[in-house]
Amino acid sequence: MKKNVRVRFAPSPTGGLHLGGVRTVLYNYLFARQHNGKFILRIEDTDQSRYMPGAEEYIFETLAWCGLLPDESTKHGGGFGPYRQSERKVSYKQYAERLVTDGYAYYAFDTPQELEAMRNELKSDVNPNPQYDRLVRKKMKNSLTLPADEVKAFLQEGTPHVIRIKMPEGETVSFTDMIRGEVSFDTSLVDDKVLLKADGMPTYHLAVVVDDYLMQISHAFRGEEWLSSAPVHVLLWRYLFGEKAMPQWAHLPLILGPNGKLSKRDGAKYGFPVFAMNWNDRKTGELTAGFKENGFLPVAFVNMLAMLGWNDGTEQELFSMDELIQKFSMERVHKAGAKFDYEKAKWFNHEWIKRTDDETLGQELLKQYVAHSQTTENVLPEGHPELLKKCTAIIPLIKERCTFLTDVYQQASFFFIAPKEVDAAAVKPKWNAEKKKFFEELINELLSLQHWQGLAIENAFKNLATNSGIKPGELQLPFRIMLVGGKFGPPVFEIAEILGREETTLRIENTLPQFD
RNA sequence: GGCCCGUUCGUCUAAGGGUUAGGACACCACCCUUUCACGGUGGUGAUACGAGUUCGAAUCUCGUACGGGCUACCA
Repeated sequence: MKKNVRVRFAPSPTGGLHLGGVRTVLYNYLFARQHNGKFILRIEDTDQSRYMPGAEEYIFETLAWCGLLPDESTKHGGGFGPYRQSERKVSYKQYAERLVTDGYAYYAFDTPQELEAMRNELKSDVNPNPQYDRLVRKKMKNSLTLPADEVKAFLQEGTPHVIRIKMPEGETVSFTDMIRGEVSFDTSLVDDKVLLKADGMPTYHLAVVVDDYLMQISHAFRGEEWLSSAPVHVLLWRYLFGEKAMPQWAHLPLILGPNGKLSKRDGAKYGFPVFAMNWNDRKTGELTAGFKENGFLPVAFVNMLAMLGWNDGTEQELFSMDELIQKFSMERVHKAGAKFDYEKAKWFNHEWIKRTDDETLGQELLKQYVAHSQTTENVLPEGHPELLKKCTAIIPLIKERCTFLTDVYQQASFFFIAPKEVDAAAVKPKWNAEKKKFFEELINELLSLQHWQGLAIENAFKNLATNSGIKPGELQLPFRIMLVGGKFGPPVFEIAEILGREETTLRIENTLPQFD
């Protein structure tokens, strides 16, 4: 038996690649890496009602951004393909037929109308969701109730039918979940799930078991919402391949929104992303925001996600992917669902931005500057070593003020463009002729300054202030407002250093009249 | 309704019978800084409830409550 860890999700990001889905992928990935195993991606694309154009590409883009690309998939190949469920159709039917022959499943010929009629009839306050179970099946049109020749005739005529599992009565099915330990179910209380649909396609229940077997999956992780259908899967394993060959299951706790399971709606409603990357629904034109486009670093996103339901037992909270691979353990994954907190997610990103090197952030700043600038066209980082150097020099001054990657230009814009409006109101009340004179003299002082360097500028500034009989502190705010336009930003003399002698004196000159 | 899973500060969590129940986010205060942040120090704040086992329970057992999931020819 090969030691593989497998992952599966729907091609629709709606169902598959929200926060919880990516975390499932992440835990799969970490577990596979730790055990030197294979991380397999099987695409579920059978449900027409949910199939989304572009979803498969989106899945790979997202996983690439997160650094979670699989070892085997539709894109990466592998020995157990095809990896698209719709391309595996033939084999499912054969297994379903075998179950019927062996007496573990049966044909059901009930029409959708008949099913609905049954449900309406049985529906009551004590039974709001009637199921097709061991009691109900006795009254329905299937190969257990119909005479054999009638069944044969139906099949020969090609009457639409499904194959349902025949749930045994009074048995206890149990299995050991990697996270929850022993979980057991009374088969009398489980319904006869459809295994093969009328169109010949398998349901998830059949497909997952058959594929896990054929792809030699040893560990299967999925969300907790699948726990209640686990008895069906265990039974199918028992009937088809033997329980011994069954993969080890791990049902991961859910990621919760403000109320219940986190949904796409929650994101729009409460103003935070729920997808890793922007998802553009080509059918509805709806755009669902992603962490990437909101200015998250992949390392921060992955770190945040990993900590939603797992910790290493110490007080460490910041983990790189390599550290996660090293320290992750299934035993320490929580049983209870975790409510997503965007504030904490922002904190992770802030921490990782502070840990990102200046060169990388400098590139990012340059990119954003180019994007924001209307005057510069065709400016590329490679073509402007001077500009890149400036950007990289700015980063140490601003990086700890950025929560999002998208903040860098916003925090640094005044280095590139003189403020259009200055907060003169903050200066005027305390403005006087002496101060004005100070700044006029400051211009000359700065022009003749020998070393254009933060500390030297500061000394010149303070000496001049003292000589003018004004406290240096009272002059710093006006100076700041002249340079950046408002009461914000890094230390003012360091700003002046990067701005350069010419630009600094120019800004003083230009704003001085506005304070009168 | 039935079945399954769960329950420690507002949130994420540590403590696998003996701790003043620890940390992080958020919040508040103070310090640093004559800007705004960062940072530093401190503070508010939790074992859902009830029984039982035990010298001793957040931790083990049972019950109750609450929360979540599932209950489709969706995944």
